Amino acid sequence: MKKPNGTKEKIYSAALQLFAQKGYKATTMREIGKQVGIQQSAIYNHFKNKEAILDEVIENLASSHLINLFENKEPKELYKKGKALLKHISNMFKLISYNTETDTLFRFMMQELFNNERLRVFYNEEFYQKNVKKLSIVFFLMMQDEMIEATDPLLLANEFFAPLFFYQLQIVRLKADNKSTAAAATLFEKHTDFFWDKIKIKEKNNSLF
Amino acid sequence: MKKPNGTKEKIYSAALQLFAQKGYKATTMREIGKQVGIQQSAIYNHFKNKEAILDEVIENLASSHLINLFENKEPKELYKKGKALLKHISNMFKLISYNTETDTLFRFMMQELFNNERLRVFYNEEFYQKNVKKLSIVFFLMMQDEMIEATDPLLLANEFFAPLFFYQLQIVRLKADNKSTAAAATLFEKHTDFFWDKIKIKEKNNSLF
DNA sequence: GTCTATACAGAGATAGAC
DNA sequence: GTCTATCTCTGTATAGAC
Repeated sequence: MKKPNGTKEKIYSAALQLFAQKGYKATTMREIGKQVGIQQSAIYNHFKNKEAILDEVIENLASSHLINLFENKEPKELYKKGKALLKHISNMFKLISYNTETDTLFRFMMQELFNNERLRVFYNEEFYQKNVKKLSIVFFLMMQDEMIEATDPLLLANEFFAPLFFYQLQIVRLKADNKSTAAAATLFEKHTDFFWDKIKIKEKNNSLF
Repeated sequence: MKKPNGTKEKIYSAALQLFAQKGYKATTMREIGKQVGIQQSAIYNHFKNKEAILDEVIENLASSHLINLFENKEPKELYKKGKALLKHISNMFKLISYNTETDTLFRFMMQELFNNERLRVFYNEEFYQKNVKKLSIVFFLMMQDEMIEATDPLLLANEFFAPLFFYQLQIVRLKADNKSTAAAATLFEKHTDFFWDKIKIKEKNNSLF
């Protein structure tokens, strides 16, 4: 999105907003036009049809922070940070659920997940697989360095990722009803503390002596 | 649903199927009628309108296994089973994602979660809160009995619940594309093993002596 | 690039015969 | 209780003037 004040960009934003709120199918071109302040027919000067808007939304998901938990850094550079890295990732999830732009994208993704095969492919490969794979490399390296106990790195990656995703979903859901998200928000940090405490190498008690 | 072969029940099933597949809004009365083998207009002899079918689906969610993880048993009767109880619950989640009826309900729930406020209330109170509350009582009792280490029972409940939900979502999503669910399916048991291992009271090593 | 007007298809719902 | 026919509304999309 280059010109954030161009009409095309306004249409895109309005559409994304509405898709996330009520779903692609339930959103009408008239509504989109209304929110932009133009006639419905004028949209067709910028997008071939309704589906073309949807396509652009899905395409833009890829460059979103929603997806790039590791911000293009490699596990090798990161794993030495230990618990701080996990805290950072956990915080990314939290920020995503509170940032207006990314939470809309997340809500859109969950809305349309079962309606759009292309989106499912994207979710699977870019959101789930890519991040879990990177996470499992991180854990593998941590094991080698004897920072954490040896187990299945892929399992650890899933076990770390899953609650973050779930809590994110909780927050976005609660926000949809304007309910308080305070309790849910604390779970991001608690999860990381709990998780790290359980996987880190315990000092062989002093009592061993 | 009393008469599984009555027309009303056929309509209900066809509608639920379609709602779960393509969403409520995208499902047409004509499609429902076609799948039942009657004219679209005949549906109105059994349901006031399209929304009435939706209402009935949401109502029936309450009695589904999807929700009643504890099968109406109380934490007090159950907690002594220890790890076996967690295995049982984990297995419930797994079964739900593979049973044709419940996986449709789950998919429907995820489809419409952000479109239907009543469904969100239901999800929050009956699916999430109720089960997490029961789980946290279970963990609390386990702590009292010194089966597991003392921490925040509510955190434990969330940490146990969240991955099960996530893996369930993974399976239902993979099934939507006819992809293999084998790898994801193993995570239910691995999660429980991992989780129990981390929370159970460790034998104070022989080495203490 | 936006407007008005309009075409066209598909949706939910009702009426009345059988 | 189901059918055919039809009404009405809403939605996407196009044409053509400005």
